[in-house]
Amino acid sequence: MPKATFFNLPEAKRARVIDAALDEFAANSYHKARVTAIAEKAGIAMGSFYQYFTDKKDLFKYIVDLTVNKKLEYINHDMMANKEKYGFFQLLREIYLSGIRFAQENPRLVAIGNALLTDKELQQEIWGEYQDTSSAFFQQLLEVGLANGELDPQMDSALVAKFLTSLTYSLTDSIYKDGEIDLADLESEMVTIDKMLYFIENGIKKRD
Amino acid sequence: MPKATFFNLPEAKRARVIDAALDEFAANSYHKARVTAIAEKAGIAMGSFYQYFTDKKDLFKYIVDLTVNKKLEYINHDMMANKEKYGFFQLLREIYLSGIRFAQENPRLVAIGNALLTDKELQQEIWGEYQDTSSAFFQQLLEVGLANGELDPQMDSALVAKFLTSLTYSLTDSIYKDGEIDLADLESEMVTIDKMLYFIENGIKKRD
DNA sequence: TATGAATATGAATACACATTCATATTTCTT
DNA sequence: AAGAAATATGAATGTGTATTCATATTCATA
Repeated sequence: MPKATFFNLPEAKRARVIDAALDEFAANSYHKARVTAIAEKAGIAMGSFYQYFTDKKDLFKYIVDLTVNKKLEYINHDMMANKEKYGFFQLLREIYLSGIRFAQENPRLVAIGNALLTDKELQQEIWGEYQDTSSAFFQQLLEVGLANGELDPQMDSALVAKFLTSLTYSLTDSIYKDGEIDLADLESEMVTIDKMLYFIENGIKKRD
Repeated sequence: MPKATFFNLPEAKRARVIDAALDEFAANSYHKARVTAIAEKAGIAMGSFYQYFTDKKDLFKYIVDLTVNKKLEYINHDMMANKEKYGFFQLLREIYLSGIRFAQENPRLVAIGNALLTDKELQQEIWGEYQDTSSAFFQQLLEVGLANGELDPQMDSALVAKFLTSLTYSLTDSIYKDGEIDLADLESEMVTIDKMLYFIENGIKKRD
C-alpha cells in the first residue's frame, strides 16, 4: 500500500505517477520495468518515489489493485447479484463479454493483467501464496449451475473450475494479439467466445 | 548450442555439468539460477563454463532440448505412427499417461518444463518467437479425428487445439503439487486424466 | 621432446538498477 | 514571521552476478 504521502498528493500529480506506472508496466514485465523510468516519465525525483512507495513492489501491487477493481466495474452487477435468474452459460457469456468491453477501454490494464496471469512465479512474488481466486470464482458459478440442474451432476466442480480458468486464459490469448484487441472486429471476437462456450457446453465428440 | 569444446569433454565431466545444471534449473527459475552455482556444483572454473557455452541462455536452451527429446521417448511410438488405427480419445489418453510416466522418472525435467510452460515471457526469450508447437501438434491430432468422423465436424480445429493445449497445462497443474508428482497415488492421477477426457468429450451440459 | 593448439582458471570487470541519505525547499501552525 | 513538520531532491551507495581476460596448464602431433 502506498504511503500517506502519496495520497496527500495533489490529484494531478498523483495521476501523473499512476499514468507513468501504467505506461511502464504495460510495456515491460514487472522485473524489467524501471523505477527510474517511472519517476522520469512522471516528472518526479527518484527520492520522491520512495517518499510515496516503500518499493517497486508496493507500487505494482497498487496498480494490480486498481486493475482488479476497474475490471470488476465492467461485469454486469445485476446479473452477478441474481445468479439464479440467469442460466449458467448466459452468465459465463456475460463474463467474457465484459472482458472484451474492459479490454477495449483499458488496453494498458489488460497488458498488465495478462503478464501477471501468465507468470505464476510473479504471482507468488506479489501475493505471498499463489491463490487461485479465479478458480474459486468459477467453482461458485458451477455450484449454482449444478443446483439449477443445468449441469452434468457427475462433474468434479473443483477440477472443472480449474479447466474453466485455464480456458479463460486461452481465450484471452486468442483474442488479444500482443496485448492489443482488434477494436474493428468485435464481431469475430464474439464468434470466438461463442465457439468456446459451445466447446465447454458440448465437448468435441460428434453427436447425431 | 554448446560449443564444440563441450562435446569434446570426457563423458563423465560433461555429465557432471549437465547434472549440475539440471539441479540448479530445477530448483530455481531461469533468471534466479546462477551460473556460479552450476560451475561450482560441476566442479569447474567459471572460465571453463564460458569455454563450453556462449552464455547462460545457451546452456538453458540445451537443457530444454534434452528435456523435449527425453519426453518424446515416452510416448508410445507405435500409436503415434498409426494414428488412424486408434481413436482420438485413446490417443489423447495415451499422451497424458506418457506424461505421467515421464514425470515419475524425470522429476527435475518436469520442474524445468513446467517453469517454462508457465512463463510466457521466458518462452519468448528462449525461442525468439512464441511458436506454439504444442498447439500445432494437437491440431494435427484433431484433423485425424475429424477425418475419422469421430469429432464434431463443425469445430474450429485451430481454436480447439489451443484449448487443448491450455487444458493440458491445467492438468499438469492439478497433478503435480509443487513440481512433485505423488508416486504413491497413480490411481488418482488416472482418475483426474479421465475426468478431463470426459470434459473434453462431452462438455458439462446435463444430458439425459 | 618440441611446438602450437586446445583447454582450464579464477580474479577482475562491467553493468544495471533499486534504494538510501543528507540536504534543500515548501507547507503548516500559532 | 518563526519554528516545526512534511515533502522534494538527485548524487552516492549497494548488490548480485554474468561475463571477460590474461595467464597457466594440458594435449596432440610430428
